[in-house]
Amino acid sequence: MSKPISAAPVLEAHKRERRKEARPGELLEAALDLFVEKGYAATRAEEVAVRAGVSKGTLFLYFPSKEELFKAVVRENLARTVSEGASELEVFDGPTGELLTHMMQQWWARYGATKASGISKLIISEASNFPELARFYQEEVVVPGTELVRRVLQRGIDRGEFRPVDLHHTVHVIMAPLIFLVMWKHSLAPCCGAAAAIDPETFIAQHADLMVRGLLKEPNA
Amino acid sequence: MSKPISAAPVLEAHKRERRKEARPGELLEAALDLFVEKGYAATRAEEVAVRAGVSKGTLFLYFPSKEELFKAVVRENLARTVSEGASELEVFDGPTGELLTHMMQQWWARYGATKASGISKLIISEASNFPELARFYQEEVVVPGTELVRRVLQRGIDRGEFRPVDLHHTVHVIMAPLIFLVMWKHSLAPCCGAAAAIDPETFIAQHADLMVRGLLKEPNA
Amino acid sequence: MSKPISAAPVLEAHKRERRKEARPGELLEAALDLFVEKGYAATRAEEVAVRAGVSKGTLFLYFPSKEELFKAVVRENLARTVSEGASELEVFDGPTGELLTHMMQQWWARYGATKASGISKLIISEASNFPELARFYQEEVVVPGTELVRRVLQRGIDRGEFRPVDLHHTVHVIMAPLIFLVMWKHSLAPCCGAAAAIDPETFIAQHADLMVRGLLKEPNA
Amino acid sequence: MSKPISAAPVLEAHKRERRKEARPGELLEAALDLFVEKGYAATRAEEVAVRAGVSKGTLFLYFPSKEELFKAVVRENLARTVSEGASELEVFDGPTGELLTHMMQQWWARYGATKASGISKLIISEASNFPELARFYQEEVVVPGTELVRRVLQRGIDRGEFRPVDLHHTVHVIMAPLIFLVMWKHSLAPCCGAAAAIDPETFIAQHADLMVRGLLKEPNA
DNA sequence: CATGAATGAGTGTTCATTCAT
DNA sequence: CATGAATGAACACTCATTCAT
Repeated sequence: MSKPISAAPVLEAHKRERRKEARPGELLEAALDLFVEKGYAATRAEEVAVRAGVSKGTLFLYFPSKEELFKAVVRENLARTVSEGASELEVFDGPTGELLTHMMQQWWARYGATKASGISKLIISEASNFPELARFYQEEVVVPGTELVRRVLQRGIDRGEFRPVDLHHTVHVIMAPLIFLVMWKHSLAPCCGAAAAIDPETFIAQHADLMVRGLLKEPNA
Repeated sequence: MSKPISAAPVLEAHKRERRKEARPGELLEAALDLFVEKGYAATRAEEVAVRAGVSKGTLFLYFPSKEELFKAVVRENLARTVSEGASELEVFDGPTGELLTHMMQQWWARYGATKASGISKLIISEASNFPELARFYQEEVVVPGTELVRRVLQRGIDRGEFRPVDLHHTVHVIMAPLIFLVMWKHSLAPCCGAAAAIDPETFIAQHADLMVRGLLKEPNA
Repeated sequence: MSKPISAAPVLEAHKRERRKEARPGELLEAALDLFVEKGYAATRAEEVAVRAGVSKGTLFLYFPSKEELFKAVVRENLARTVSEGASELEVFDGPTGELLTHMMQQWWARYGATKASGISKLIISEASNFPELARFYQEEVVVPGTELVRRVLQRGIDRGEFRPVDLHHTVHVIMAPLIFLVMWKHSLAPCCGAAAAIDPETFIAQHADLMVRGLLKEPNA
Repeated sequence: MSKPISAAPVLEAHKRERRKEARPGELLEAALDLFVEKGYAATRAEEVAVRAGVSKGTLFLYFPSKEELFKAVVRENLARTVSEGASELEVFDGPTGELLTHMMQQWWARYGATKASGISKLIISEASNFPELARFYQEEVVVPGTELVRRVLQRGIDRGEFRPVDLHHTVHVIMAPLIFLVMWKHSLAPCCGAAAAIDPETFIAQHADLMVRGLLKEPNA
C-alpha cells in the first residue's frame, strides 16, 4: 500500500503525446494494415486505434466515421499510384517490347510489392458495399492505367513492331495478370504451401515474354 | 393428390407447394447470391432466409451458424467446378493451341459466366477471415486446375508445338486473366460505364490468341 | 457446486414470453414514465426496456430508434386528449360560467391528473430539440384546445352573459393556469414542501371563479 | 497603450483585448443561452466554450464540471430576479388593482422579456434531474415571489378593495399565466405560426384586467 | 418441422474531462 | 493561465442465435 521509494523511471504507458501532424498518417497506416489483412467489416475501429497507438476516441477525432477512414485509406494510397509510369513512356527510346516489359516490372516493384497494393484487393472485395469508391477507383486508377498501356501498344503498332490488335481487350489482357498477382498475394498466397507459391518477378517475366511474343510481328529472336 | 372434401382452408396448399427436401439447396442458392453480391459480413442471415422463402429460424435448422452456411456455400459450389474439363483433354485430337483455346472458352461458358463463379470472388475476398476455406479452395480447385493446364502445356511441348517454358508460372499466366475476369464481373463491372466494359468472349479470345502465339514454336499461320 | 435436489418451482426470470400484441403498449407506458420522470436525454433506452420487462433488443424490434419511441409516446398520449371536451359544449344548457368551470375541472380530472399530462411537460421541455413534435403538438392539441375555449367564450358573449373581450388573449389567459398546473406537477411539486403545495381542485376552482367573475357583465351573485 | 516600436507581430493584440476577469461571466452568459435554447443534455461543453470565445479547457478551469456550470448559471441568474419588486409595494399609494397590474407589467419588462427568464424554463425542464436546484429555486424565487403577491392581495383586502379570497391559491392563479408566458416564449412560440402568436403585453393586460375585476368588491368602473 | 419473438454480446460513435505543452 | 490533443466511460443500435409455441 505504501509507495516504494524506488527511483526507477516509472515511464507511464499513456504518455498522451501531442502530435497532431503525425496522427492521421499513423492511423491511415494502421487502418491500411488491418483493412487489408481482415477486410473492412472484420476490422474494428478500436483495433485500428490501438495499432496506431492511440485510444478509440482519438480515431474519431481525425476521421468522422469508420467509412470515412476507409475512404481516406483508399484515397491516400491511390494517390501515389496514379501517373507514376507515364513518365517512363515519354523518355524510353528502345523497342516497345522492352518498354512494356520494363513497365510491368516497375509496376510490381513500386506498387504491387508494397503494402499499398492491398487496397486494390480491398476495393475489389468491397466494391459492392462502396459503389462510390468503386467508381472512384475505376476513374482514378483503372482508366488512367488502361490509357497508359493503350499508348504503349499504340506505340508498338505505330512503329511497326506489333501486329494491329483489338486495343481495348488486349490492354486488359496485359493488365489482368498483374491484378491477379495482387489479389493472389493478398488472399490465397498466405495460405498455400511453398510448392504452389508464385514468384512475382518470374511470373511477370513469363507473362511479359508471352505477351511480347504474341504481339510482335516477327517473333524471330 | 386428391383433394379432401373438407371445407377447411385449402388456399394455403397452393401458395406453398415447396418440397421440404429442397430447403437446404434453396438456402444455399440464396446465400450464394447474397454473399457474392455483398460479401460475408454485409449479408444478414435473415436476408438469406427471406430470399429462400423461409423464416429466420429455419435457416438455423439446417445450418448451425452463419459461418457454417458460408462454408457450405463454398463447398457446394466448388464441387461443380472440379474435374469437368479433364475429360476434354483426353478425347481431343487436334493441335494443342486449339485445345487450350477451347478449354478456356468452355471454362467461361460453364463456370465463369454462371453464378457459381461468384464463389471464386467470395473465396478471394474472404480468404483472410476463412483460411481453412482458402486452403480448401487451393487444394480442391487451384491445384487440380493448374494440373490440368499443366498437362495441356506439356502436351503441346511433347508434340513439338510449343516452346519449352517455365511450366509452373506459365500455367498461372494462362489462368490469371480468367480469374481476373471473374473478379471483374463481380466487383467493378457493375459500377463502370459501358465504355470501359469488357466483353468476356472477346477478352478470352484475345487472351487465348496471344498465349498461343507466344507459346507456339512457329507462329506463322 | 452440486445442484440441490429441491423440488421448489424454479420459475425462470426470463420466460421469453411471446406476446407481440401487448409489447408496444407496455414499452410506450414504460417510456412515458421514464421520459416524464427524467427527460428525454437522461432516459436510457435499456432502462425503458427493462421497466417494460424486456431486453434492450426487443425495444428496437418495435421502435426503430429512441427518437421514434419518443414520438410514439407523444402521439399515443395526445390522441386521447384531443376532442374529448368538445361534446360537453354541445349538450350543456346552463349558464356559460358554469360550463367554463365544469370544462376546466373535467380537463384536470381526465388529463391533468393522469400520467399522460407528463407529455405536455415533455413537449415544452424538449420543444427545441424536436421542433417537428412541437409543431405537431401545436397543431393537434393547442389549436383545437384554444378553439374549444374560444367557442365557449363566444357562447357567453352571444348569450349576453360575458362582456365582449379580446378573444385570442383571453383564451390563453384561461388556459395558462391549467398548463402551469401540469408543469408544476411535473417539475417543482415533487421537490417543494407541503406548505407550498398546490391543491389542483382548489386552484382550478379559484381560477375559474376569478375568470368568470372577470368575464360576467353583471357579477352580482 | 503606446505601441511598441518593435517589428514583432502586433496584430494579435488587437484581436483579443479580452480582460481575463470577465471570463466566468462570459461563460455563464454563453451557457445560459445554450442551456435555455437546447436544454442541459443537448448542450455540449465545447459549444459553450466556443460561444464564449475560449477553448474547451478553459471552461473547466473555471467550472469543475458541466453540472457545476449549470448550477452556476442558475444561481447567477436567480440573484437578479429576487427582491426587485418588493420596493414598489412600499412606496405605491394608489388603488391595489393598479398596483397589481403595474407589478405584473414590470415583472415582464424586467424579467420575463429578458434572457434571464430562460432559467425559469430551464429549472422547470430539468427539475427532476437537479432536485437540489429545484428546491433552491423554490425557496429563493417562488416563495419570495408568492409572498410578495400575497402582500399585495392582503393590501387590497385590508383596504376594502378586494373580496376576501383564498390567498394561497389566488396567488398562484395570478402568477401562473406569467410563468406560462415564459415557458411559451422558450418552447412553442418559436415553432408556431404568427396566427397563434401571443403578444405578451396584451396577454398580461388582459390577465390583469380579468384578475382585478374578479377580485374587486365592486367592479363597476 | 417451422416460426418469429426475444435475446444480449458486440460495435460505432459521442462527449465530458484531463493534462502536457 | 490557456490550449486543444487525447482519453475512455457511456450509450444507441445491430444481428446472429435461441426457443416457446
